[in-house]
Amino acid sequence: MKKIVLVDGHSILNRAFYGVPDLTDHRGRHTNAVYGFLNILFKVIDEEQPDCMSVAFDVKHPTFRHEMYSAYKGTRKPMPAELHQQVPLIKDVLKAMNIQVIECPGCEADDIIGTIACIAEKNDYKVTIISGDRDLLQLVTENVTLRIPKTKGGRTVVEDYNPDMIREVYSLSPKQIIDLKGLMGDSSDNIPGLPGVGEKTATKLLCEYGTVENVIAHAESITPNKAKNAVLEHKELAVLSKKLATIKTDCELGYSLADSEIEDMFNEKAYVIIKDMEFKSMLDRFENIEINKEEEAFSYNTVSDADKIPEAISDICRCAGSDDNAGRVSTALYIIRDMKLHNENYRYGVLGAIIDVDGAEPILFLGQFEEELKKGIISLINSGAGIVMYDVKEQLDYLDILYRKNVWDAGIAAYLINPLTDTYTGADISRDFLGEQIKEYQELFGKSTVYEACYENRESFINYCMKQCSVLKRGFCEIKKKLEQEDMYELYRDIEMPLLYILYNMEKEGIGVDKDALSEYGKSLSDSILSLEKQIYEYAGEEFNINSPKQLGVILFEKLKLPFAKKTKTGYSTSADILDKLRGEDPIVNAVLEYRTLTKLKSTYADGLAAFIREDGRIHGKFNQTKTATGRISSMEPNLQNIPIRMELGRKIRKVFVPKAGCVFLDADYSQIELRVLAHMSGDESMIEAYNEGEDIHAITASKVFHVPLEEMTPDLRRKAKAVNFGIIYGISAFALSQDLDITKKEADEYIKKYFETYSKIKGFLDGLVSSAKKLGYSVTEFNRKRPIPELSSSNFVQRSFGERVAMNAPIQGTAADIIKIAMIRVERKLYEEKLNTKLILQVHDELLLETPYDEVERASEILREEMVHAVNMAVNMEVEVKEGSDWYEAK
DNA sequence: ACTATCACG
DNA sequence: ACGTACGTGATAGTC
Repeated sequence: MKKIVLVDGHSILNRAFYGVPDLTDHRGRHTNAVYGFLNILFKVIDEEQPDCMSVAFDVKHPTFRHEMYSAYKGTRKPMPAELHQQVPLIKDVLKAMNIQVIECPGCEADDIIGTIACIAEKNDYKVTIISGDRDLLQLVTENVTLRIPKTKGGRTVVEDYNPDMIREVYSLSPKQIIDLKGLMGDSSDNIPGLPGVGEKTATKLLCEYGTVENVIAHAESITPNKAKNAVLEHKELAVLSKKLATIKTDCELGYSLADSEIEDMFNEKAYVIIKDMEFKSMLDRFENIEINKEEEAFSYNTVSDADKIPEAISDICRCAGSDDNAGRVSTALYIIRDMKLHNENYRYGVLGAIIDVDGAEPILFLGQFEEELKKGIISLINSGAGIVMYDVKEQLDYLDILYRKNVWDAGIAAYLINPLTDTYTGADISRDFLGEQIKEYQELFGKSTVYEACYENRESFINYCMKQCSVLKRGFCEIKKKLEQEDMYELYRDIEMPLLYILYNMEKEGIGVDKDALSEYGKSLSDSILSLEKQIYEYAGEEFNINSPKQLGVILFEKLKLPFAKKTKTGYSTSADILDKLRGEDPIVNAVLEYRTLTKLKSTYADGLAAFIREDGRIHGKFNQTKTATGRISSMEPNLQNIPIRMELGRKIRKVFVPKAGCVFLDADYSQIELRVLAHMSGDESMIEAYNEGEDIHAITASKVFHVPLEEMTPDLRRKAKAVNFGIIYGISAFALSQDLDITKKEADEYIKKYFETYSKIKGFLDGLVSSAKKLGYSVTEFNRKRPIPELSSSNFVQRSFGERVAMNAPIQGTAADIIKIAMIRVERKLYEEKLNTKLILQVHDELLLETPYDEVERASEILREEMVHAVNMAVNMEVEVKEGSDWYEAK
């Protein structure tokens, strides 16, 4: 028996839209509904293996099924713009896959499906209807099944309806579903039904009398009276409703089953469209096509003998230095490296390299000649040729070069174009900038090390490397063009590229840690934790895992019946701000909070940091330059940007960070860099004046906002003004401010209003940021760093509000990030020029930590202050506080 | 792999 | 009316 699948297009698209989180491709197109739709479609195809398939769409959407009854306004909401945009997309995909898309003016999708189902059944087909809701239940027969896909906990499960199933759920036959709607109505479809008659009554009536007509005929004998009267008074309504609820099975479609036949769904055209929407996981279905693409043959020359390297390199240099290539980034350098080998101390783990210069065949260097190859690469770099690489920072240990202005990093360039993604691999660059889908390393070689891939799977490994190198060269050319178009090239060239070398030096330098002091600190924490644990068990009357929010919630809110239980989606919230409000209720609350503090310090800091101390007694964390959406640097393994400071007990851990012998720490801190940036960018005279007037901006703000003389300022008013100042930077909302200050929303509103009156240009400035971001689709810093904000075009209130806050915050946070990056470059340059041995070792967003020999302290302090203060020229002066100390605690 | 929590700017 | 602060990373528990 042949099979046909009929899909209710809008219904599935709608379901997919609300079931899949917002997705956008690199062009900012929303694609989540298409993604969800295709997932459902593929699942069905896999399960059913149909011979035929058609997708029906309403011509107009949203359709109010029966507009003539305007008295019964539908509850169906109009389609959000992000969904509307996706309707043509899905149709394009379906058409490309040779799946029939049917639309018929004057026919609803339901009617089309009803008609085709009827035709198919008559021709002995097994019919499966896919829809998101139960409107189509009435079409079900022994040979027609309705399947409703639902997303439960992220997975798609399908509910199947056959006649037995319907009888079980509704106690009615499929045809009687029409009668059911006739009696009870359907608000989402504008079917009135009988007033006062719901599912229960309607079902009861139909079980007894079978059809609407028969119910009316026996109206007099209906019990109870309420139902009887409804039938008697509104029988026309019931007849009409039934008529409205009936799906047509006789539309004039001019349809024949041959139109629906499936053929060659996974073809190249569909592949291109799906690839373009970046649905990576779906491309596996297009294996045949991808294999064709992968078979691209590269021509190249191989050097496998160390003696041949110098000659090959000088050929490359000559070519790179030709007139055609002068002043261009003409050369791609792909270093083939196994970091695992490197970490196991097998020198650098460099297996070879590919050098591809415009105007010559690429050369593959492959062999055990790390040092000779390195010499060759260095001489290429020294020739001044424009060279692009991946992950320059990770190669500096091997290359051992200082900042070179002719060396470029492709990943960092790609990050500047779109800072929202987390990786910038060759495959990412290929997809985003060349429109070619290529395979990731892992897809080709799985968990194999680079060494294994190279020696066990040579042919395809070399092909992979050639591809990477080709993408590197061609992709960078595109990215560079884009950076220039976007006026971001200076940011890239003058800030990000020099910075990379500084970050490398910081990683290499590391920071000294007093191991014994750290373990002593951990030990004293353990003692306190143990006694707190005992206390908590005693208060609770039983032992349980205090670290489990689930178990803790049960103890606090069920066993001890503490008030204000707030639910999260998984259970009770036990977060600090909730527990803080319960401090007075039971001594266990304080103990738990204390326990949390101590275990955090122990596990993340005492034990956590100890695991990162290397043989040189120092921690060498990593700094990521392509991670944050705003342009900040991030710190990992370990995170050295979140070492405790706010609470004294935690702050003490900074005593274990110590300079090496003969050195001290110099710590330099920008004072309120973000607020100063705000003052500058907004040009608000009042705020600029406030900064030039005195030291304490929060007190001055409080004085101006609350009309209290500075001399009479109270700590509480100052605290409030400070919270508003912060709120402004985060993209203020009265609700959040009220939460933070524990005041009513109305009061918070009042504060904000007064704030905007005091600093009159701020409001206009923030509104301008939002409207400009809405227009452009991204926000911009003073140094032209951009952040796309797709959420701004969302019709979802929560999403859009988030986008608006981001539009206010990103330029401020981002400009501050730009400034400290510039400061880092200036400080390093000066230290280098003056041949000092002072080292920059940490950056914490508005703070720099340096390790300075005793005899350089004075000069280094001057340089720090000077270069940081003058990193940029703004309407308000930058203030920098420099402190000296024999550990990080003392220096802060 | 995901969630809750909490450390920092 | 809607439900919220912006940006990170590490740990422990849970599924």
